[in-house]
Amino acid sequence: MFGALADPTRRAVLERLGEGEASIGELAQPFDMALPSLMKHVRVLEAVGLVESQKSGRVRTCRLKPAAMTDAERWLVEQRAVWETRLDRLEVYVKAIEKKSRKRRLK
Amino acid sequence: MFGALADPTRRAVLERLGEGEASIGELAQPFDMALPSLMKHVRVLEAVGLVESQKSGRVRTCRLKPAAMTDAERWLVEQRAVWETRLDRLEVYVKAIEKKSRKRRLK
DNA sequence: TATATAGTTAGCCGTATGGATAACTTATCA
DNA sequence: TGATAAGTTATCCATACGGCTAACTATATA
Repeated sequence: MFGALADPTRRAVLERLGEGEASIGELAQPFDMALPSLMKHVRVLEAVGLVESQKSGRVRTCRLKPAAMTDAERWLVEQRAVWETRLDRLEVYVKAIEKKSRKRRLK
Repeated sequence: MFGALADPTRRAVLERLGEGEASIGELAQPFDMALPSLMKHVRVLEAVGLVESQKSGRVRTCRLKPAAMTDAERWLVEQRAVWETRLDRLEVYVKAIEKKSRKRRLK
């Protein structure tokens, strides 16, 4: 999932799809990229569940997929929680120290 | 940044550091990995600002770095906002359709 | 029916990535 | 002062990745 998000082209594709559905060709055009190359990216995005697509006639339409991205987000949020807890504890600790030194100074 | 998070070893390192500071050796041990290999990972994490480290004596101590990860998180959150806006609009649209068809059925 | 269009498959190619080992540099400690 | 320990640097290796072209399939369209 993070791997899928690691590529700038793929992130741009996601941003583009945020504005609405698009065909493979439409997605490829702004990058001036060959269709097969872009197809690979779409496949990656589909593999991790960020995008879905369906073919009608000869054009494949891609769209963002609901409920995706949550795994990555959950990890980040959880991780940041731990993070901040630690930082909070550190802050408490630092403030305790400061308090002591202030008291000392007041003597 | 996403690239840094894309590797499972690095995510594990971050999780480990969530529990407190650690030396390179301590980080390497659970993965049964050679020191140089793990060092590379730490470097990557430092490069994107997720980790900082300092050497005292012959041991380098690594810790999580405050305020990191925010870029990645911001992108995800923003992106998901767009996402959900679109889904909301879609929902409204779908409900409108349903309403119509219900009316039709009632006739 | 012939031609153009949109994707798709297959395969090539250079670079990046994740791992290892070997050899070197500092600390620490007996 | 030796010997051991913790990193570090340099180098190597296999595989993964992101791009391409060429050739093929299937659908529109003139």
